[in-house]
Order: sequence, then structure tokens, then C-alpha cells
Amino acid sequence: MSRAAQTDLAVLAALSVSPMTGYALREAILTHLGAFWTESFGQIYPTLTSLTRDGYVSPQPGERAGSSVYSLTATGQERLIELMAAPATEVPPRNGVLLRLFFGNVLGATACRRLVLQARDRAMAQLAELARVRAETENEPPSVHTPYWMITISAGEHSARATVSWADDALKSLDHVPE
Amino acid sequence: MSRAAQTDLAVLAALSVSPMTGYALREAILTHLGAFWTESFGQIYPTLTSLTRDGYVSPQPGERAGSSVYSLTATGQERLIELMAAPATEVPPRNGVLLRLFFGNVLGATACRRLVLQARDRAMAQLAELARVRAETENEPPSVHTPYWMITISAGEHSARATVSWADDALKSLDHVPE
DNA sequence: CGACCCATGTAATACGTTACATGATTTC
DNA sequence: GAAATCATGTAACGTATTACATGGGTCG
Repeated sequence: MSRAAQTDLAVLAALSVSPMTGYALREAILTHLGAFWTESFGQIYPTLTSLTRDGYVSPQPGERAGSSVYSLTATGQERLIELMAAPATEVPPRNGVLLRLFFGNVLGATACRRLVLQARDRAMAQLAELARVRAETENEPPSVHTPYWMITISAGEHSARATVSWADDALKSLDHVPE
Repeated sequence: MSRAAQTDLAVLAALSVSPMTGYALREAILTHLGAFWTESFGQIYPTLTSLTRDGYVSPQPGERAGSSVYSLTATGQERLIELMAAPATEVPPRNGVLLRLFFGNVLGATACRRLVLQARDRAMAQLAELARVRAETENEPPSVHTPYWMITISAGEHSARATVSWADDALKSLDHVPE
């Protein structure tokens, strides 16, 4: 599965929940998938154009002049299932914090402690945000999506908690490292 | 910090441990940083050329004909510290597994269980590999690098264990989801 | 002497972000 | 009627991967 098809997948999947404009699509991807997926306008609009050309989505005039609401066609639904079933391509990892810590002797223990603390803070903020999203999702009427959304929220929570406990371990061991 | 500077950082940092050829550099990045960093030949060679032009590294003839061993210059050492101190730029996330699970109703519960199980298997394999690397690192004579390498190994372990426990939770909740 | 590893380098291609240009509609 | 938001689209730029081309050295 090429990387371009990944954007097709995200767009088709989002449109399968409900038809919307390119602008709303970007908004929806940002707020709902933001923790594990990103798309920019520069990707979304050309993707909508090519998906329309290939008959996977069809635009209808929106409420505002010049705006188009896109919805999945029957072949688009098939294409979505096909892309979903294809193996996921992972982005090559590039973790700047771990890179800096691996060569931590260059920065020194104090600067490394600061890096770890910042990572811990970010994870704590993620946990707070996830608690908010979890409460919101639990308060909505259950749908076919609910159990799946809960699973992705849980993934974020496990990951953030792991970062916090790693940070605590790391801070402890950095205390024994001479500057 | 631009994304190009990220490759500069990785290359300078690796050369700060010991001088080596471009080929060995790729090998070293793959084996030591592979869990959280990647660089391809197509990045490494042009980067070595530009770093040489800027006086941050200097090539010396290697053992084999035509090969060059690169080492940090004094200004290269300064540049390394400068880049290390700059804030890390994170790659935008693109987690294909979580994307598929978020829209899991398209695939159905059984296929989602398979995805989660595969993620669990990968995490278990990572844990085995990390145990090997940890034992290897603990058996080597301690150096200035040892405590920092241990911290990055610990990060991998926390992350992999989080994936395993998330997968177990997810599998349990998928059992209650109708197909 | 064939296979494999070490070693370098580039060209084609794809991927993706950012910034810019443009304008309609809503809200205060 | 000014500001904010909704909405579309593209051009420029930078980043990165992959595949290919090339050849020396080593080991069985």
C-alpha cells in the first residue's frame, strides 16, 4: 500500500461516518484523529479531486456558495473496505527526544532531566485531554463507533501512562549520573 | 529546527562516538537507533557532503580504496551541541493500526481482533529484542554512554509493555462487540 | 572465480507542509 | 462594517525513499 493510498483511506473512512466539505474533513481529522493521524489542506483537496475523478466520492453543492459536500459512492465504500484490509504502512520513527537522550553525554545530565520532564508534562497533558474525550464519548448515545473509539482512547491512555512511568524511572537514574 | 538539521544532528551525534564511513554510519544508526530513528543512504551521503563543505566533519582516506572515514571537527562538535540544545521536531503521527481501529465497524470485530493481536505480537518481539540489547549493554564495560543507553532501552520497554496491556484490554472489549 | 559484503553516489519519484491568494458568510 | 470563520485551491519548497549504477575487497 503506497503512502498516498493512506490519505485516500483516511478521507474515505471519515466520509463514511458522514458526508462533509474538505474544510470540515480537515477539522474532523484534526479533532478526532489528531492523536494518531494528520492531514493538511495541501493533501486533502487534491485527494478529494482524485477520489472524485475515480468515482469513489461525489460532490454535491453545499449550503454556502462554491462549497461542496462530499459523500461516499458505492464503489467508494468498496474501495474503503479494500484499503482497510490492506496492511498498514508505518512511518519511519524519528523520536528527537530519544535521539538526544541516547547521546545524552553531549548535553549533560541536567539538560537531559529537563528533556525528560518536558516529555512527562506532555504525557500528563495528554492524559487530561484523553479523560475529557473519554467522558464526552461515554456521555453520548452509544453507536456502532463507540466501542472502537474507546479502544483508540485506551491506546492513548496506555501510551501516555507508559511515558510518565518511564520518565519517573529515567529521572531517578539521571540523579546518579555525574554532570 | 528544520527537518534537514535533524539528519545533520543524527550524523554528527553518531560520529561523536567514533569516526566511521557513510556505510558504517548507516549500519550504526540502523542497529543502535533503529527503534526510534532512521536514515537512508539517500540522506546520509548528501548530508556528509554538505557537512564536509561546512567544515563540521572531515573525511580521511579509509582502509579500502575510495572509502572515507569521517570524523567531527572542532566546529562540528560545537554545531552538535547547538543542534542538541534545539527543540526536537516531532514527525506528524500516522498510526495505521489506530486509524483502522477507529473506523473498526467497517472491518468488523474479527478483523480488528486480528489487527490487535498482530500489534501485540510485534510488541512481544520488541520486548525480546530489548532484553537481548539490555543484557548486551549491561555486560559491556561501563562508559559515559551506558546510563543514557539504558534510558532509551527503558523507553522501548515501557512502550512495548503498554502496547501489550492495551492489546489485552482491547481484545477483552472486542469480545463484547457484535460482528 | 563466483558470491557476498563494503562502499559511494545519483536520479526519479513521491510525500507532505506551508504559505499564499481568493472570496463568501456569519457574528458582533 | 470589521473581524472571525468557513471554504477552496495551488505553487513553492523541502524532505525522504527507492532503485539503480558502479566497483573494490574478501572468502570459500
